[in-house]
Amino acid sequence: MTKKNDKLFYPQFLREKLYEKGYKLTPQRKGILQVFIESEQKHLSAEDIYEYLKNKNLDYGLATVYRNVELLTTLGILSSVDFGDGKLRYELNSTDSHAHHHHHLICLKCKKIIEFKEDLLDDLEKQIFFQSGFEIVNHEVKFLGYCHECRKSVK
Amino acid sequence: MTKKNDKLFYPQFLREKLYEKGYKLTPQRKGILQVFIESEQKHLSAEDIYEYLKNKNLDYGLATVYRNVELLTTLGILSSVDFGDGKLRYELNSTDSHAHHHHHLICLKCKKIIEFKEDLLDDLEKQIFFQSGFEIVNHEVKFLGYCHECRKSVK
DNA sequence: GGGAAATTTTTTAACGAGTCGAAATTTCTA
DNA sequence: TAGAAATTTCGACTCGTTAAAAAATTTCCC
Repeated sequence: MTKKNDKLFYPQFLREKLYEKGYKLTPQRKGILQVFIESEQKHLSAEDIYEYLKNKNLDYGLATVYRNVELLTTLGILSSVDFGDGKLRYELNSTDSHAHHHHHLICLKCKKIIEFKEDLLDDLEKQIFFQSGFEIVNHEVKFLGYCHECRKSVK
Repeated sequence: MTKKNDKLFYPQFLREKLYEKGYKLTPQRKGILQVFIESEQKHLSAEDIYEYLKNKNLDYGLATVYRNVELLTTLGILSSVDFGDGKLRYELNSTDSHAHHHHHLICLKCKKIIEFKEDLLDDLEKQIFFQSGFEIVNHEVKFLGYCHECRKSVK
């Protein structure tokens, strides 16, 4: 599914996902989802979203943003990511259910985030289950280091 | 190196590591390290350490604990771990420089933490470097799921 | 379309983890 | 043992996030 189609698809996806669980569709919820569709940035904190909406003259309460990013996360529309800088960020999930997991390379110098795909951990997860009975439902991998540009500039 | 030896070794290790970088040895710093040696728990928050010391009638300031766990982490004596519950925890590093990395299985039901060793990611890190020039200096892996006991009790 | 019922938003206040600054104290070195 | 430098103390403070109560919306159903 292309990015263009996703943009058209998300709003109706939102309505369905909400109704499915008895939640209501509000302008605030639409607005928050819209931010992810429009924004250049992929990883947005609650504050980022709040500010972005404010710039569009949509003055919703910060608490509303917090409450709803959490809800959208439980509905599987967003994912939360923690880059360890003291605030949670959120990213839009692909509507493609076969999408690969992806993780983040975090540059310690310029703080740039690079994404990379992987499903290398699947085998390991199976192995852990058979050995210990621990059933893994999610994993989180962060790599910390220095990106290509910062490595060059240090030398 | 055995656990017993480690216990004897850490205090002098602390002194050396501190002096090496021009820091001083204080009772507070010794006390904090001692908590890790004595405590049943491996993963301690600053508050945990503060309370533990208080119970031994060592009433150090909380700010002091915060400042020093950070310092001990930069010296490589402790490592910080983030289980996503809003507070950082710390664990004592092995003095054996050949110790394997380990990561954590976090049970979503009983919140138990299980450790497991791995060096599976080494190859992947090399691969990333050759492909993208990103030089990884550290990585963090968390697996979220349900432990053996909780899986049984749900059924 | 209108009105009841339930959810949601708003607003303000509060929380908890972590940090800061200045004064007092301690540690190390000579 | 004195004096310089590092450290601790203590309280106030920041910042991300959440709670509670009252007001406003949304949906459902006729």
